[in-house]
Amino acid sequence: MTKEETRQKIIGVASRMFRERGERATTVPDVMQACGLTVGGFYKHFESKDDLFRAAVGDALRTRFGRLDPGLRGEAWRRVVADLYLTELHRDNPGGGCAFAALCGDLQRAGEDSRRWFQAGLEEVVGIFAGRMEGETEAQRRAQAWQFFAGLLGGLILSRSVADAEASVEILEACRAIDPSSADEQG
Amino acid sequence: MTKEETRQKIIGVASRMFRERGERATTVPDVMQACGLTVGGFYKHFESKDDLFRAAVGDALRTRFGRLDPGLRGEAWRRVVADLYLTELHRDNPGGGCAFAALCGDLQRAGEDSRRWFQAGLEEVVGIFAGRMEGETEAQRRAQAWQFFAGLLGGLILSRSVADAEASVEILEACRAIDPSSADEQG
DNA sequence: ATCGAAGGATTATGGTCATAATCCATACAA
DNA sequence: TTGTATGGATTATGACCATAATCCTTCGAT
Repeated sequence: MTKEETRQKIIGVASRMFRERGERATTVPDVMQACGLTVGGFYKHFESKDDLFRAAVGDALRTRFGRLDPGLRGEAWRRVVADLYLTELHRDNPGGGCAFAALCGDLQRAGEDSRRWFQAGLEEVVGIFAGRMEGETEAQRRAQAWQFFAGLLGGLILSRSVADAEASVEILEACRAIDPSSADEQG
Repeated sequence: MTKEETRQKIIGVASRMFRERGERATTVPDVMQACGLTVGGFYKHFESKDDLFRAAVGDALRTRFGRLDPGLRGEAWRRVVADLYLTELHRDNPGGGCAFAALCGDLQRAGEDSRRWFQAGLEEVVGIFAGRMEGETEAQRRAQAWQFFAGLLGGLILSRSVADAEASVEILEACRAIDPSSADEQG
């Protein structure tokens, strides 16, 4: 295994573990052990745990929604994306799912540098989303994209935060119907 | 200071600190020191740190949106609430703001017991929200309430997660226009 | 066959944490 | 005045963490 392969393996394992447990509950020894390695070698690959966090999250932030049928636009596209995002499968697999939803607590509190790094990933997602919207101006399309993404994110987070299975499904179903207000009501 | 007063003081300080720093970054020594007390006495008031977390978050979850003018309903009410919730002031004061938004990471990963406890607070909020909606059936009003709350939550979280001030304001403004789809498109 | 680099392992280090056992000072009861 | 309960302080305890220094082993180059 080359050094680069080892590095990628650490990033992959950490990316999943960070999403499952959160930043502070994920320890360097845990990550390395899950890789079949020991703590000692870690700092040959990363400057610090924070360095690993940035690498792992940056990797996980790139969602694949861009791949959908380019013909889909507006509400039809949103329905497809919402039906992919707000599922029980996604809800129950934070480790393989949306990094924003899984790490929202840590991202909010990350330092300025890290937030700037993560923002690049966010912008990428919103750019893709805006490209599917049908507003007249670019500003309107971006606004719709933010609205839509916020609804998805909030819905998934809420569905993961309740203990009752029925309530959780109620939330998922309710939020799948979210749709940005087509009438733009502000200046 | 009576024992109960001390207990309430600890809860109040912890409630703020949890929201500012998150669960794991808030330590028992820190909380007690901020109260002008020492670690030792802590376990005279709470069984464990987790016990304190439940008490503090349960306290913070009760939002005060119920107090608004009872005449406000539907879109007019939503506009008022969104204008209160999606502000730079709220964004920059997690310690005094919405506990769901601040602790979304920890709530998602909390144990079954804790999540059940928090769910009671969530149900309270959604009940209040649903009471302001204009859907025909109770199920529709609840669905609108979840949608609306998810949009608020996601918007605030996103606005806190980006480093760039302009982007943050863009998100707040975009999400203030969120409105549940009035046409119910699912079964 | 020998050497040297370097990836990874062992082992330290200094700190902090949650929790607990014990101690002290005050205040109220007898 | 003496005794006792208790809220809070001191001080342990055992675990774990991020990081670092040092060591070992493998492997490609000579």
